[in-house]
Amino acid sequence: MMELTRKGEYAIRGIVYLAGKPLDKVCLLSDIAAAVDVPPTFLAKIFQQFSKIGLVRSFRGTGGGFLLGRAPELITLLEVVEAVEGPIIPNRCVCAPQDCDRSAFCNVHPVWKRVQGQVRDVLTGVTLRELADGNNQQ
Amino acid sequence: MMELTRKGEYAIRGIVYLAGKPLDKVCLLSDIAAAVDVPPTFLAKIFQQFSKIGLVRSFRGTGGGFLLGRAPELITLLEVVEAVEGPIIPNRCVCAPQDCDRSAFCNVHPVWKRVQGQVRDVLTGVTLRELADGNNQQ
DNA sequence: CCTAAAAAGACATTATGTATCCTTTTAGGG
DNA sequence: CCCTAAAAGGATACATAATGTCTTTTTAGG
Ligand code: SF4
Ligand code: SF4
Repeated sequence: MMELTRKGEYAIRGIVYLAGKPLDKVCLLSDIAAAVDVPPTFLAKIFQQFSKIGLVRSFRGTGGGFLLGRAPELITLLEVVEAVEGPIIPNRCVCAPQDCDRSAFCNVHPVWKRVQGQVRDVLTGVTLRELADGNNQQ
Repeated sequence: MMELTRKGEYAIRGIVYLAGKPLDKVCLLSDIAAAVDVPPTFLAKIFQQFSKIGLVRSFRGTGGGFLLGRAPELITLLEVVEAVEGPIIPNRCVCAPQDCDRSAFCNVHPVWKRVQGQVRDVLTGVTLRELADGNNQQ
C-alpha cells in the first residue's frame, strides 16, 4: 500500500539531479537519464509534465535542454511528487466525501484526513536543496 | 498516490461492523456484506485473509459465521490495513534498500522512512473500538 | 443424509503502470 | 534558407495489479 510508482521515483531522481547543478546550467535529457539511470523516453514524458507547471524550464533545438524552474530551496518534495503522482489521497473520500454516503457518520474518514496531513507535512518539509546537497553536488 | 484500494476499504468496513457487535455474536458474511455495502464474494476473500491471521474467527456449517478474533480495543487499524494491503511502503527502498544501488548515498531514502513512520503511527493510534463507537453500535 | 455456510481455487474483466516509437515543432548555426 | 539538434506530442504495446465472479470442496448442525 501507498507505494510510489516508478514514474514518481524517476521524477524525483531526475529533478534532484537538476537541483544539484548550477541554476543556469542547461542539461540534456539524455545526460540526465543516463546519470540517474532512468529510461530516457520515460523521463522525457515526466519532464514534459514538469515543464508544463513550471517546475523545470525547457529549451528546444540545438543547445536545448532542461534547467530548474526555481531555486532548489523553493521546491518542495511534495510539489514534485504531486506533479507526477497526483494529490496525496490515502482514500477516495478524503478528496470526495460526497462519493461515499457513509462519510456522514464514518469514524474512519477523519483518520485518512490525518494520514494525508502527516504525509504532506513530511514532504513539504523537504526541499530539493536538501536532497541535492551531499551527493551529486559538483 | 498512496490510495487505499477497494479491498482495503471493504476490509475496514467489514471488520468495523464486527467490532460494533457483541464479541460473541456470530455474524453471517451475507449480513455483513449487505450492511456495509460490499460485494459478498469479495468480502468473503477478505475475511478469509483475516481468519488466517486470527483477526477474525470463523465457524463453518449451519449456524456458522464470523466474529472478531480479539476485543476491538486490541485491534489497531494498522493491523487491519496491513493484513489486506501488505506493509506500508512509501517506496520500494524502504523495505529493500539493497534493490537500489543508489540507496547508499541517497538523501530521499530517509524521507520515505519518515513517511512510513508517520503513517504507521497514525494507524497504530486508532483501534477498532474507537471506529465502531458512535455509529453501528447496538 | 441434508442443508447451511465458510474455504479454496480458477477464471474473467478492467484499469494502471511502464514503457517505446514516430511525427511534429522549435531553435541555432552555417 | 537549409540542416541538424533537441524537446513536445500522440499513438501504441505490454505487463501487472485491481476488482470481482463462479464452481467445487470442506465442515458442521439437525
Ligand atoms: S466508509 Fe468512511 S473511510 Fe470508507 S470511503 Fe466512506 S467515508 Fe471514507
Ligand atoms: S534513489 Fe533513493 S529514494 Fe529512490 S529507490 Fe533508491 S534509495 Fe530509494
